[in-house]
Amino acid sequence: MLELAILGLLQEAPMHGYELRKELTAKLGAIRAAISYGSLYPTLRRLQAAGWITEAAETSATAEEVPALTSRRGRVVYTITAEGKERFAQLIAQTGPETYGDTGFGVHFAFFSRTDRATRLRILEGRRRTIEERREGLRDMLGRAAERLDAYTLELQRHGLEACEREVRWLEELIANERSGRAPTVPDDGTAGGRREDNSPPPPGESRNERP
Amino acid sequence: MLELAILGLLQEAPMHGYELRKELTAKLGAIRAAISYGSLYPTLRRLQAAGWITEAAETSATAEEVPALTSRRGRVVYTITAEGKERFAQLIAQTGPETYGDTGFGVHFAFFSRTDRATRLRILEGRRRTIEERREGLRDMLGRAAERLDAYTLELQRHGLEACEREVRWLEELIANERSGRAPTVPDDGTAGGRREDNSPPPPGESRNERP
DNA sequence: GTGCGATGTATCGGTCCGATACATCGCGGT
DNA sequence: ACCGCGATGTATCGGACCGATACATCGCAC
Repeated sequence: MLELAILGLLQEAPMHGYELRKELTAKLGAIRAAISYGSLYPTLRRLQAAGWITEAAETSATAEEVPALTSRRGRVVYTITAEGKERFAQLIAQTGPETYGDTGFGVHFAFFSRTDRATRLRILEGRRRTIEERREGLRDMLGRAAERLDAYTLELQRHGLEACEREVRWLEELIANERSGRAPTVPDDGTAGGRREDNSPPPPGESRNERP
Repeated sequence: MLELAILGLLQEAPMHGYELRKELTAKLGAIRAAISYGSLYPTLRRLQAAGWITEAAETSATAEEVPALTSRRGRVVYTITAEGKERFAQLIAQTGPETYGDTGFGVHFAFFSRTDRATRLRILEGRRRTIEERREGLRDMLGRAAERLDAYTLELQRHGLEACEREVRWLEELIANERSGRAPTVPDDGTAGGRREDNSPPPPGESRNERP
C-alpha cells in the first residue's frame, strides 16, 4: 500500500523523505494518521533496489568546493523512473480483496484521478460489496446474538452499523456519478452551487500515461 | 491490543483458539475485520509464557485407552489465571495515546462494562480530543490547501470530515450519559421504548474484581 | 548567544496480517 | 456404501507497518 502511495506522489514531483511524509499525511489524512519513518525509509530503499525510483543526494548546486567541514548530510531527493510509472499503473489497475479494505480502498481512491473509469467503478463496487457484507454481519449480531453482548458492545455495533449504512449511501452516489460521467460532486452541503468546476477528473477516456 | 482483548474474553469463559477468534470477531466486528491466526496463536503462547493464562490439552475425558491410532490432536483450552485478571485490570485502566486510536479505542470500549466510570470518562474524552484534532486537520485541508488537491482526494477528505463530526457527536452523547450515571441508551431508532432494560452496565460503583 | 521547535535521515524491536499447511468431523449426494 | 466438501481446529513463516529512539542542522525569538 505504501509502495503505491509513494509511487503515486512521486509522479507529481520529486521529493525527499520528510516532504513525502507530509504529502502522504495530507493526501491520506482521512484514512490513516501518519506514515511512520520506520515504514517509509525501508520502503524507499526497497523501491530503489527494484528500480522504480532513483535517489540523488542534494549537493550545494554550484560545486563541491568545501566537501569536508561539518560533512553536510544533504537531503536525499527521490525521483520516479519510467519503470516506476509502469509499476504504478499496474498496481493501480489490479484489484484484489485487499483493495476493498479500509486502507487499501482509501489509497486507491486518493489516486482515482490517475485511474481509468472502468477501474474506478470496479473498485467502488467492490468496496460497496465489502461494506454491505460487514453491515449484514453487524445486523445479524444486533438481531440474533444481541442478548449475549453487553450494552456497551451493542452500542459499538450500532454505531458501526450506522457508519456502514452511511458509507454505502456515499458509494452509491459516487457510482451513480461515475456512470453518468460526471466528476465527484459535493452531495449538497446547504449552500447551492458546487465547490469548483475546474480540476475535474479526466472526462471519460484516457488518464494515465500522459508523457513526462 | 490483542493481549487485552484475549484476557477480557477469557474472563467470561475458558475457550480454545478457534472459539476465541469467533468471539473476538463478534465483539470487535465493528472495529476490525477478523483477527488472524498468525497473530492469535503467537499471542496466546506469549500470554502463557508470562503466566497470564494456562493451556490445557483436551483429552477424551474418560481415559487414554487408545492413545496412538490417528493421534487425535485435541483442542487446547485456554484459561485465565489470577495474575491474568490483574494484568487485565491494569491494562484496561492505563490510558496512553494508543488508547485513543481507532483500534485501541474500539477494544477498550468493547470492555467498558468491566471498566470503572472514571476511566470510561477519561477514555471517551481522550478519544473525543483525538477525533477533534483529526477533524481540524481535515477542515484546514479543505480550506487552505484545497486547490492543491484533486477532486477525488477532496471528496475523500469531505467524507472523512463528516465521519469525524458524527463520531464527536456520538461521543458527546456517551459522555453526557456517563456523567448522568445512565447506561448507554439507543438515541432513538424510531420505535419508542428502549431495547432491553436489563444487562445495563454496573450502576456507578464497582465493576471489575467480582469473585470467580 | 543560546535554547528550542521545525526540518531532516535513519535503525531496531515488536505487533499483526495473509498465505499456507495439515488433520478431523459431520452431512448430503449418488 | 462411499466420497467429497465445508466447517472446525491448530500451527508456522515471511513481510508490512508502527513507535521509540538517536542524531544532526537550521532559523529565530528571547
